[in-house]
Amino acid sequence: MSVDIKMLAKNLNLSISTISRALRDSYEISDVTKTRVREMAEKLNYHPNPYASSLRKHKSMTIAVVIPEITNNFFALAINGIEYVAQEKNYHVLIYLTHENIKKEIGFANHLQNGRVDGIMISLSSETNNYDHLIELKSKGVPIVFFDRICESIESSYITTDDYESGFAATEHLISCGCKKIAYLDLSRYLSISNKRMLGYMSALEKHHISIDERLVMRFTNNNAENEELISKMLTGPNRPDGIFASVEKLAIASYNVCERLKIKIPEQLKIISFSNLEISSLLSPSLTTITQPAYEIGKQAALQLFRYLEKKNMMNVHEKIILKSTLIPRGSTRA
Amino acid sequence: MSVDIKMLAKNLNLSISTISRALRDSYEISDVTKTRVREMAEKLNYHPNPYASSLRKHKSMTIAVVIPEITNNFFALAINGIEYVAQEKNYHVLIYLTHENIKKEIGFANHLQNGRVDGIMISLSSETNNYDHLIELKSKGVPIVFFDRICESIESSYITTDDYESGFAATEHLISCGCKKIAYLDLSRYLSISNKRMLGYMSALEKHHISIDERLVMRFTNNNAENEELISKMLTGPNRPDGIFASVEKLAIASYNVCERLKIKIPEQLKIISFSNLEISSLLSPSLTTITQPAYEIGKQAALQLFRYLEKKNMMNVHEKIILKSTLIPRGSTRA
DNA sequence: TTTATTTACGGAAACGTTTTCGGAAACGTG
DNA sequence: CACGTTTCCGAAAACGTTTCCGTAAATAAA
Repeated sequence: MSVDIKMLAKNLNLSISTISRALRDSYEISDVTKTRVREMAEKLNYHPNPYASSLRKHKSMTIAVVIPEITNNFFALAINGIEYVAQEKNYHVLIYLTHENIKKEIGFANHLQNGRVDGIMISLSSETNNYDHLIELKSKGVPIVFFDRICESIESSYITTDDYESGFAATEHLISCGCKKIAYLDLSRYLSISNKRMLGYMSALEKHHISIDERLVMRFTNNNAENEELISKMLTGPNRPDGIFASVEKLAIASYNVCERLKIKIPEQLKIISFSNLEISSLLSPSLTTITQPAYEIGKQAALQLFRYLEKKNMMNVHEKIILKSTLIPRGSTRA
Repeated sequence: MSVDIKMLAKNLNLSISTISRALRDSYEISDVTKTRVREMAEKLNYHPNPYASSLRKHKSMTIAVVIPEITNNFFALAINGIEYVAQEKNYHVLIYLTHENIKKEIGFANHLQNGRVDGIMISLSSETNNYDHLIELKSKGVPIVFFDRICESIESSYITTDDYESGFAATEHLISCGCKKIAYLDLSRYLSISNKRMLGYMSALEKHHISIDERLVMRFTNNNAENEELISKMLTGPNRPDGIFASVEKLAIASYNVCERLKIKIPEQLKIISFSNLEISSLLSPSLTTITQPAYEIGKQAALQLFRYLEKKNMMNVHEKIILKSTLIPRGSTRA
């Protein structure tokens, strides 16, 4: 079928091993044969079979990215950063979407024990409250780098942002704009980033002597319609907030939609701040005050750390914990 | 190192071939041994080596998606659709980003001749004006499905949208809103979708007896700053348009940004319509009139067609050409 | 000149599967 | 009972590489 190393050998009257070595630029091969081999390979349009190579070398030249969703600017940007590094290293990147479903995450983790990839980068699903699948994966020797939605109870490298500080800053920003009743909207009660943001939120309230109303700390699902319903109830109910701090972009969008329907004026009646990587936050009506994470850089750093694992096996036990800063960008949705 | 089929065989006092067949549920194996094998595999946490399997079977269980960029809602949604189908079929998906660079596209195409994937789905880069790399790839027997930015001169399946009609409708919509001088903004002079949209644009102008001003048919690059500069020049120059038809979301965003800087009022002074899959078009200020493509469905259909190729080799010569409809959603940016 | 070393290459095993071929035992049929 | 047919399984080749080992010739060291 396809031209293989054996055919090259035959055409050049050389042995298979010589061909292999010549192509890999081995010192054992003379320069003249190297160029002969290379030219013949070029001429016959030879492409080494990656699966044969991977089988023999126990190296797949492939990494996996496991993320909750891709229709989210944060993750799209992160993948961009990851893919940039992967291209540099001549690696291939497999994408797995959990859709915030822990069962899928477990399925992927278990599957990836088989050597298909040399390492994985993962951002946990919002449902993930047990890490056995990842512990087992790691125990199999698969390097794991967590990014953004990290898992602190597993000893491994991660890269995330200053979520507590950002949560604090976001809340304080709302307070400084005059908010007295601030709701915190989140996807998960499990994720460490969620909890850190919430802690920041609570600390800020405490600092400013605002009592915490548990009814204003709300969790949502992956179902947009349901989410808007819930937000709608909150905004029409008895203890309606005057400020919203959304932990995820989509919850801010949902809030905007609800406000439009309910004719609630932002920022006059309700101020909104949100974690977001929407490049058009400034074009929204009103423009959205955001906390923006360095998503591309997170992806890039995560990939670089994964390659640090891959390139030196003695690095397998030296983990890096990187925390980048997010930036708060005040815009119209929190104008006092 | 890892538990392999040989170890299973030893533990069960069976031959390797029996294990292999039992795991693949072959009719040649009795039910009792099948369950014995399965239980032992479970117990030992056996995971078959995919590379050994792929090498032997000449099947990678992997498909490639080659796209220009991922930070674009259209492509993110398309990937979502693709990944959905791939998960159903137990396939793996590799992602390659060309960043609108034909050299990268050629590099990927050449590389993918090596059998790493069973088929590829591609949306051309805006620079791609020569298809030799894809022709060669196809001649190697790699099934190709084009989506959105298709290549009509290669006989293969594709799935795209009614670009001519949409271009016509978009332009006519602007005209019906009172526009007399309409600019057409695009990324590429090569892509078939670009040219169809442009033809639709021109036909609509013609139908309404508006002469075509070549200076208002503009091509942009992947560089946002440069693009805004160009748009800015156009909007301050002598033959400033009163309507913009953007072929790509990012050019509409750029136009919004420029208008904000130049204090040009949308839609009073300038109306804008754009191809876009932004789910928040309605929340922009003003809300953006869009032509929205069924991106998720495009990805899904493309993947389904690819699997039609893969599942029956005699399908390799029956190509499907699917054209889905986009929908024009009038919003604030074209209010008369 | 003899011996050690380097250079340049070939043979063959190995990676972990799948599959072809073959065959023994059990079963069914006349 | 003799024969063909299933049923169930094993041996070994094959997939296309990489690498371990060996070695002849060329070169350097003694």
